[in-house]
Amino acid sequence: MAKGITREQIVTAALSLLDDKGLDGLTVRALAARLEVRPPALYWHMRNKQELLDEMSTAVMRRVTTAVSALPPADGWREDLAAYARILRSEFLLHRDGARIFSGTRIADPDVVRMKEPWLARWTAQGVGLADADDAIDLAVAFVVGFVIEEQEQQQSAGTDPSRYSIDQRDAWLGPDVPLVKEAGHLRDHGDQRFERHLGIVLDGLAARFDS
Amino acid sequence: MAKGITREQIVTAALSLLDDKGLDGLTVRALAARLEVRPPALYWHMRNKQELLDEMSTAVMRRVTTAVSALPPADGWREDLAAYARILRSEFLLHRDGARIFSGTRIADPDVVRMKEPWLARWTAQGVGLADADDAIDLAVAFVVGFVIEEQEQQQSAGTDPSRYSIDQRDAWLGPDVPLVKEAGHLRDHGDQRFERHLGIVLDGLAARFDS
DNA sequence: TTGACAGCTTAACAAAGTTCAGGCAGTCTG
DNA sequence: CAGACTGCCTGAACTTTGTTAAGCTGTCAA
Repeated sequence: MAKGITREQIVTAALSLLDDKGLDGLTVRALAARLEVRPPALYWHMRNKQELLDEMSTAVMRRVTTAVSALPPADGWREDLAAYARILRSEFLLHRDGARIFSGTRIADPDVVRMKEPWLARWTAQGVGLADADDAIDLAVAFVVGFVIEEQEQQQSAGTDPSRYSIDQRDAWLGPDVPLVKEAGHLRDHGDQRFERHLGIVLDGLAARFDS
Repeated sequence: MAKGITREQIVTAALSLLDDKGLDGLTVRALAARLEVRPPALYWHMRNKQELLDEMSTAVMRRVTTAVSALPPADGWREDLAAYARILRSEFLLHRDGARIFSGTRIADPDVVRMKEPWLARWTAQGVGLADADDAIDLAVAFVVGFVIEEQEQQQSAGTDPSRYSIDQRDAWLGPDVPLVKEAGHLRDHGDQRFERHLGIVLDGLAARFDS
């Protein structure tokens, strides 16, 4: 035998299990089986399942932090913030229901918040007020969270019930007398293109505020 | 005895139980007890607990729809959309973890989507493109969802662990060498004021797109 | 060698969602 | 008016969950 299980291995296995089986399938027993260990063994490493979930969130957010730190300083706040939003979205998308699960959970790692420092320094040097800069980050996070929650919900519905998001079925489900709602549904796009457009709108709003 | 329990009563009781005991306390047994009925009785009215949760979401969203429909037509798209965002937020805030629980769940009621029709009609008449108008609604929803998830998470943390969101404790937790992060934390506001400001930024971004 | 500790196992419990057979009221049918 | 039927609920039980208690096993220091 090697030397036993580490906390890190547990979290990694838990994230992988989440992707395979979904949140309902993420059970202590299944996780233990995947690690070739009996369930109570996990309780030597962590107090309860909630702590595991928090640790998973922290792991994901730490990946975001790492990716952001590895980024070369951009030309201005706008590119910095856009890069952050893209990274956040792509890390959420890596895991099933990522946005719903990992948003708004307690962040156990101060480094995830400390990461903001260089940005605040750069942006204020570029003439952005400190409160505005902090606002901008939070607003971007809120937007990404909301966007990806919706995005992943549709992905999942499309998987379990393809008819729900077929255009014809949707039109029938909507019923009569709502031609604009239907037409808008036909015009709707998805994925990166949609994200970039919406992100651009948010950034435009911030720019309007910063430049005044 | 009257004539038994209705689906509507179950959903109402479930929402009330959620507020009292939280999502973990929302158990089939506790719900049955509150309705003075034995647990299996509920399974005559609904297939499983997931269906109950979906129904709760639909009920909340239906309240939003009703409130929105009761609104007098505003001067322009901006006021319409702002009113919608405010209603959505306030309905989420009515229930513990409302934003997290009720966002991104399958909407079982077409009326909730059909509600968009009069807006799309008014806004396109005001010169906004149909695709842009639909984008605007979705973007506003995404923003509100993300904003309120964060808002409610902080409310809850403040309840269970007041030290977590006291300024001094937070500064200590952050550690040294991040003066701007700390200062930004001190400047941060909460509640309606913060919401209105962030909402304004989003609407400004949309306005920039619409007017071009 | 002995003791202590880290890290795991076996066994078990309580609470959760859910199922199933049946019972008790009314209401409908002949 | 009798009997079948149906709507709504109960009693009991099963399965799966998170979690705990107690004890085994190897490693390493003194």
